[in-house]
Amino acid sequence: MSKGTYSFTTPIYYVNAAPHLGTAYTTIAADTVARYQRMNGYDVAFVTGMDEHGQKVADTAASHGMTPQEWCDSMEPAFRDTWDLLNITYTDFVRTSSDRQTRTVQKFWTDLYDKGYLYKGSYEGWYCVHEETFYAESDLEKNEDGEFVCPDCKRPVQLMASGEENWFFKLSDFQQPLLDFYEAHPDFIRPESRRNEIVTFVEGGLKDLSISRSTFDWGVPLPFDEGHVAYVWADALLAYFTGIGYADPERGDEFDNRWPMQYHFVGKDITRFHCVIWPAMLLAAGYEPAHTVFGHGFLLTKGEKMSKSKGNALSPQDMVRVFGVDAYRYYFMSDVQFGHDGSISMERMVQVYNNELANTWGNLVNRVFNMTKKYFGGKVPEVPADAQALVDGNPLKEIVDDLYGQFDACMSEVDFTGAVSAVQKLAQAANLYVDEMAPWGLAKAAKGEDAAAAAEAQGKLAAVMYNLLEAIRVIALYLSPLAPNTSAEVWRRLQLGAPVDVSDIESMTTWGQLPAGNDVEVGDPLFPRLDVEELNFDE
RNA sequence: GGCGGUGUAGCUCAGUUGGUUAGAGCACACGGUUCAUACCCGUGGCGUCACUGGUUCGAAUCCAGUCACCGCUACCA
Repeated sequence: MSKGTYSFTTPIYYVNAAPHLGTAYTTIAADTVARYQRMNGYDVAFVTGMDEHGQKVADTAASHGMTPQEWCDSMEPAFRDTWDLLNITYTDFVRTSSDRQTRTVQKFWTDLYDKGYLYKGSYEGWYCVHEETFYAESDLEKNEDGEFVCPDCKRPVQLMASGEENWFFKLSDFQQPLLDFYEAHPDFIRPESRRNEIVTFVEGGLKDLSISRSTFDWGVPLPFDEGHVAYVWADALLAYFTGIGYADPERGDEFDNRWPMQYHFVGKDITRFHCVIWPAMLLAAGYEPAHTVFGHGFLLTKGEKMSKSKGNALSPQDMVRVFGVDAYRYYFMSDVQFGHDGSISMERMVQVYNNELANTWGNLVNRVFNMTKKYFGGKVPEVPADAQALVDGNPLKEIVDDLYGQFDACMSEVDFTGAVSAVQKLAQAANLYVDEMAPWGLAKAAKGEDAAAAAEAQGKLAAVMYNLLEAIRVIALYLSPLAPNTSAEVWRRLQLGAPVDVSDIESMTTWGQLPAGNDVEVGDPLFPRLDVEELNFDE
């Protein structure tokens, strides 16, 4: 039974660059949410896609001797294959050159046109005759006389119109409505620091926004003026609508069930488009904006050589090759506080990998599965009645009893670091539990001369091993959104079903559900230890 | 230039409305254990809390100033 819908988006990525660590970061975060909220019982929509229009794309296509459409078609696999490699479970991939996106854009802007929010005008800007370029006022410099001068050639600039007639959206009408909206919805912009920047920006006044272009035709034609195509942002933002079935007769009332969405995940560089232009468009059209625009931080490499040759950042493919998909996902989600800039390094990544994945988690599985094989012939032990108290009351169960509440609270706030940390505490406690209970000692005692004492030790051993296996079952489930492959492998080795099929993680993680008698397969270490000196990014 | 933020152990960062010996993880050193991927468990050192001057019985925490770094300051995205 579904708890309802849970819908969110990554940006619709600009097609001119193949996915890099930054776009992969956003997308992995979104996928972590998607996987968790599915297990948490929600009906998830996860929209991503490609932003294909604009002069720059048309130029790039031409330089490759292709039509824009051909060029974009050729780029689609670069995105889809990367997302497949990273186990991304998006529910819709919206291409802005698609017919359905055209339908969305045309319907939306025609609606605003009919409502009187658009007018025809020309863009005024500061123009440098020498450089033949328009500049934003903020980019200009002033000379001794207080005149604005070109930042490049230092000659005076003049205020003039571009000559191109565009359609303008009355963004300026929405200054106060936006400020009121921010006030009434404190969670709309997160994290807090981004919110302050946006509020300050809007308080400074808004200019109307040109939403059409007439000097090229690679875009969505505006129905009320066929010579104009939609400006890229007036197009791309609406892909979020397309992705959940806006104006799509084949998708019934899906849109009504999904809008407003929970999240737009974006890099902090494009928060303003999502926090100012987009909600203004929505307010004009009569829609409530999404619940939260989350502007995450950037990944900083701090001068470290992240490159094969010189200066080229590593690709997601490189990371997968060296660390594996799960460790790659896990590292970026756990070690970088979502919303802050994060400094990443290969040394640090190897440390996290070895400490948290290989030593704590992987080794726990390995040692417990090995003991299960050694002491119980590789089967989940049946706990005798007189040892059941050790199962009903043990330190691991106490942690698990509280874990859903903690984990869910973190995940709903997209605090991946906090969520992982809560699970890691259970894994650490399980390692400690092994030490304190010393199953090897119990196994020895179970073979003692005194039959009664031996039987008691044997029962205790069964309870201890059961608790450890059960903790592993639970940990694997909670880690599944971050490290889907290894979690699935752990469940397989426990002869359990697939974590992705779980739709009620809260009830599935209540203590004691691991069936006695299940086969336990030791298998190879989940995360073989790495040596930073031996990493090879050069294929 | 304007607005905002940051500056805390070797590294990455927490530090609530100012209050007893400033915390975590990693790294490092030492000890224990042996089921395990030289793993796990335990113990320990480490800091003029950027600088200067104030307020206060008392400040990393408040105020002023200084220095350093960063973000935002609209139509390439």
